[in-house]
Amino acid sequence: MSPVPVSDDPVREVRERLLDAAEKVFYARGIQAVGMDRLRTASGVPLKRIYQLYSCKDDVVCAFLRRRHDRMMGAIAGYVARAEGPEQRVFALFDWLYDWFGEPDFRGCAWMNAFGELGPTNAAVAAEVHRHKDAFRELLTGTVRDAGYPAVVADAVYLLVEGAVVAAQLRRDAEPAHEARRGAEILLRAARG
Amino acid sequence: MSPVPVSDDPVREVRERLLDAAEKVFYARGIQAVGMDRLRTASGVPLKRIYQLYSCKDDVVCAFLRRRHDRMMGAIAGYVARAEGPEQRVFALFDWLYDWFGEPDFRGCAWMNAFGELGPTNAAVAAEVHRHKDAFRELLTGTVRDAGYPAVVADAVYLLVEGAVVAAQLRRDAEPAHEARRGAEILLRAARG
DNA sequence: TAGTCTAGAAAACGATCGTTCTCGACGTCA
DNA sequence: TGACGTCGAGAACGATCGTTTTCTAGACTA
Repeated sequence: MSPVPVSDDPVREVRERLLDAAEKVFYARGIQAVGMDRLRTASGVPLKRIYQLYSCKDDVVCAFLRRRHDRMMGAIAGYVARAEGPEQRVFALFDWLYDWFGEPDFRGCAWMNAFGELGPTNAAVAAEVHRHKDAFRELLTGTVRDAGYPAVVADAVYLLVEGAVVAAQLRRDAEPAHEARRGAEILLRAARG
Repeated sequence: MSPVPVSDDPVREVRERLLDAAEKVFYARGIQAVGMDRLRTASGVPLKRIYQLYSCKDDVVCAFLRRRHDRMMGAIAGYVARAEGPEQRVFALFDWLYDWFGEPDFRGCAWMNAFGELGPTNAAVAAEVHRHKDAFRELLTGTVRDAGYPAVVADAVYLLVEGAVVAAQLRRDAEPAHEARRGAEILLRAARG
C-alpha cells in the first residue's frame, strides 16, 4: 500500500508497548526480580521481537529509564511553567512532588532503585542514573536560583526534595511533600530576610 | 576441657565472621548480585555451616541488617552524646553524616538499597527496613525536638539528612553533608527567631 | 584399636535466568 | 497453485542461583 518498504509506525507502536510494560513492571517489582518472560507476558511482545528491538535486557532497562526521564523532566517543567512569579515556581516543585507521591503505583525514585540494585555491577545503568540525576538536580536548583535565592538555599531545597522521595517511598504516603514544602518555606523566608 | 558441652564462643565467632563478610559484600555489590558461594568465599565459612546458622539467604540478609542497625544507631547516639548543648547535639548529626560519607566503601543507605531491590518481593527484608527507618527517623527528629525546636523543623532536618545520603551516594562525595548542615543552620536560626 | 561422630570441600540438584532456536501457520507474488 | 518469507509460540540451551547431599579425613571414646 505505502511506497515506503516498511513503515516504522508499527515498529514504534510495538516499542512503546514494550517500554510501557517494562516501566510498569520494572518500577513496581525491581529489575532483577523481573525476567524477560514476564516482560513478554506483560507487553504481549514476543521474545523474538524484543530481541530484535533491543540487543539485551540491559538495553531495555536503559531505554525505559531514558523515556521515563524525558517524561518526568517534562512534567516538572510543566508545573514550573504554569506557576506565576519566581517564588511560586519554587513551590510548584512541591506541587509536582505531592501529585507524584499520590500516584497509586508510586515506589520512590526509579533511578535510585536501579542504582542500589545494579549500580556496582552494571556500568550502562549507572551512567543512565547519573545522567538523570545530574539533570534533575540542575532543574531543581536552577529553579530556585532563577527565583533569586542563593546557592545554599537551592542546594538545601534539592536535598529536601530527595529526602521527601525517600520518606514517601517508605511510608507510602504523600505527606513528606508537605513537610519538605514547609521546610522550603522557612528557607526562602529566611533568605528573603 | 570445659564442663559445658559446647561453648558458644566459637559459634559466636563464626557468626560474626559470616556477618562481617555478608555486610561487606552485600553492601558493596547488592544482595541479589551476591550468591551464597561468594559469601562462603568471602567469609571462609563453609556452606553447610552457614545453613546451620541461618535457614536461608534471607535470614542472613536480615541478620546483617539488624547488626548494622545496632551499630549505626549506637554510632549516631555516641556523636550526639559527646556534643555539649542542645544546638550542638543537632549539629553532631551532620558531623556523623560527614564522617560516614567519607568512609571509603560508602554506598548510601543499606536499607534503602535493599528496599529498592527486594521491598516488593520480600516481606521479611521490607519489615527490617521499616524497623530501621522508623527508629532512625525517631532518633533524628527526637534530637531536634529535644533541642527545643518545633516538629516542622525536626521533619525538615530529617529530610535534609535523607536527601544528603542520596546525594552523597550518587556523587561519591561527602560534600552533601555540609550542604545539609548549612540548610539546617538556616532552619534552626529561623526557628530561634 | 575399633567404632562413632563431626566437619569441610565439593559435587549434585532442581529451579530459573537471559538468550537462541525450532517449527508450524500465514500472507504475498509469480 | 505453489514457492518463498515472515512471524509468533514455545521449546531448548547453557549458565547460575539457593539449597542439599555425598564423601572423606580426623578427633574422640571405650
